[in-house]
Amino acid sequence: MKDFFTLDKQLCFAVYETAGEFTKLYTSALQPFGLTYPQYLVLLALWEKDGVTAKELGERLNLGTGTLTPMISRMISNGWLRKERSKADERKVYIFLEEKARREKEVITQNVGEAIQACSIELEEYEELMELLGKVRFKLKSRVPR
Amino acid sequence: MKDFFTLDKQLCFAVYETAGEFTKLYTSALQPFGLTYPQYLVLLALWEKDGVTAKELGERLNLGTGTLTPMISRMISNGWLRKERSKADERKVYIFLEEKARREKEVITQNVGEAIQACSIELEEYEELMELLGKVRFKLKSRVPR
DNA sequence: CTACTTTTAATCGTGTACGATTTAATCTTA
DNA sequence: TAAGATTAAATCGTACACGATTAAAAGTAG
Repeated sequence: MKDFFTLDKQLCFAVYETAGEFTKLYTSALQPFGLTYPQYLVLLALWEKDGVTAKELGERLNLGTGTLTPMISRMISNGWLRKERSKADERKVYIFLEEKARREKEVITQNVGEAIQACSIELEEYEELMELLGKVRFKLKSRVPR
Repeated sequence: MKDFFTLDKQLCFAVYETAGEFTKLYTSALQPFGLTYPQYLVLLALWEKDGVTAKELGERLNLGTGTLTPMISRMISNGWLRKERSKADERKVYIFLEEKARREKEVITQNVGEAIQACSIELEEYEELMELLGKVRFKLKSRVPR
């Protein structure tokens, strides 16, 4: 790779910038609901499977407690979530969706869906990109840290 | 798209997580130098073209002054950069690489390069992904905000 | 049953991100 | 040239992100 160090050719930068663009897209679609992009990812995860521990949620979102704990607090303050300490094992905290989060699921996802469709990303592109990202992600994840 | 809302099929999530994995990779490669990933991107930009205004740097990195100003301060404290207010137009601040940054360019880029090669991402994958990301990024950028 | 280890969240410190506001310098135009 | 607009950085407030530490609860081995 000749000019590997040319900024605009850097894969890292491309991924970085694309992630930023996605954040902007989602931010504007989610703004009417007072949700941030990471908060939306939390809702996505819980809409799929509600009532999971903070740990499990963190694993599914690739987030540590240092990120998740304060974020969950904010989402509780805003009426999206509810926390419940396990009676059987008091170390565990289960996270549940509040009514508001179930009620607004349709509107939120529809709004986000429209925002994405407005970008007219082809299904083919979508799937190809998903596959490539999956491959690269797998390689990045399974690398042996020195 | 049937189960568009299934978490693991979400493109946004894939981009998000891949960006995170890249960050981790770069973080470990850059740690010996006391550099963060975004700081490395600043160096990449300046190695390509030194002595630019904060504004231009921000445009090239897609970062606002709210992010860049404190980051530049830290990099100045750590001896990577130098700041110089323009004499012709005192609003402008030019950012320059310090000796340290020029001297260590080789070692840093080599270390990062090795870390990436350790992931054995094929050149073909690399280029395909770059192209797809470019396309999607273009679409995301050129969407009309409502 | 007690000392030790492990597990789970919470907390802390540092470093991005970003929109909004502020401040100072420059430009524009009447 | 003086008032108003524009521009460039800096600053502020909020919200991630992550490694490290802490604290409490649960498991485990002698």
